[in-house]
Amino acid sequence: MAKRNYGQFCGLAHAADLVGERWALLIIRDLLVSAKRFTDLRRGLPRIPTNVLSARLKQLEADGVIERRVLPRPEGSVVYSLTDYGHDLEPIVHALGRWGARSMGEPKPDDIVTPDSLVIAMRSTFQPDVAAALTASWELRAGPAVIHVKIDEGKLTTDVGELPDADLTIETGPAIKALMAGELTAEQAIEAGHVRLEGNPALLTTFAEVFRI
Amino acid sequence: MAKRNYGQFCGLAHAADLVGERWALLIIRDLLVSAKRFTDLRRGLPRIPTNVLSARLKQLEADGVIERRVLPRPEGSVVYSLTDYGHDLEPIVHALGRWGARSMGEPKPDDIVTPDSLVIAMRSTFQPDVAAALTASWELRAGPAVIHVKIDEGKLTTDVGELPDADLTIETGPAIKALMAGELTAEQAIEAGHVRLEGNPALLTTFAEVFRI
DNA sequence: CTGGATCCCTCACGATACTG
DNA sequence: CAGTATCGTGAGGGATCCAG
Repeated sequence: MAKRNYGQFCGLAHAADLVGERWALLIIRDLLVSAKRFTDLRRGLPRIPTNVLSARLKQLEADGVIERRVLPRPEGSVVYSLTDYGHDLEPIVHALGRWGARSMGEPKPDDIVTPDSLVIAMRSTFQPDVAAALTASWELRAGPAVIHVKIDEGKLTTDVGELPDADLTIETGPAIKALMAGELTAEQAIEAGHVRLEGNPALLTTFAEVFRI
Repeated sequence: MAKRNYGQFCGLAHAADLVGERWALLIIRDLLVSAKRFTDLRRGLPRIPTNVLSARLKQLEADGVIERRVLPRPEGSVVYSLTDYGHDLEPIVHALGRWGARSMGEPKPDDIVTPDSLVIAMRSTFQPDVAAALTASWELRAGPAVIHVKIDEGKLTTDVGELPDADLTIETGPAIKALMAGELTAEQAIEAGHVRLEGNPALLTTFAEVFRI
């Protein structure tokens, strides 16, 4: 049984054949942050059925977008990662994320925030020109999702997990989006209790300037 | 009944909620070329069921990506066009199209080529720096799809339809992709009979340089 | 415990017919 | 022309189970 496809000899149609199916782009989003095992992907995409995840991974691998590697002993575990071709989707994922964020209102009651999505949000909103020559680090906590962001002389690195010696730790909720969109100033966010800070509070303004929707 | 969504407070997930469903991106592709009526969209997407087209148009309108306008008399007909927000997808559609084109092999027997997809292919592969200060025009015929391309002092305009006074008319098939990808030189394409020209044949090489996968 | 496979159910999609 | 109506099919969703 051949895969369903759009039947058009067109780059966009072919791209949609490859990564246009449900969940595919979110799998790629998480793999852009780091290579992952099957179970890690499940954790980052709690609502994906395992059979769908399994099917997507198979198809994406067959299409040359991701790779499946079995680690050497003693782990013996399976790791999925992007191929070079798949990794070339990064600017597209970033641009789509920025585009979508512009019309994203308040989170619905059972919306979740995953660490990987936060990392991508940081990477895609980073303003290199604003951050030129800047050096600073933040830890960002949104509910259970904890990530960190470092800028070293204008160069960005960001990943999931804590950063105990961060210059500023920001504990926040959805308001972080309003802050990054400029709908809220740092002062307003602090006053309204939308953020809890630990460290150098002046760096909250810097943060809002460097990461911009 | 609420729309199915990914349940993640994430720009990419939200974008996928808006334009990630089947056919949505192809509808947007065609609307990027020009505003269209329901029947025009059907013509450009022959395999889309009308109820799906109808559902997509409704949802995209509700989400602020497209607009539905009823033309004043005597037409009284309905026209769909992109909103400003929807139009902002253009660079993303172009980038995805280029990405997909890289892994697009030979067309399958019943693959079709539509005029709109060709126009988008031209726009997304246009190399402004190569074309700087250039002035030339082409008519491109791929089966029933006929489009034209004009470059006026480096500025590109392209649309569906003929261009009787084009500097060069190119009648071709899938080989146009190989030509644009550099897998085939203009001479080889001519020699192998992949293209039929009418006009200034030297402009075929120019074409292959200016439109590059 | 990881990495899936399997089952069942539902609903979105696909094909076609039909209407204002 | 611009859709709606109907109906069959298959992909997606959810739970459970199994092998290494």
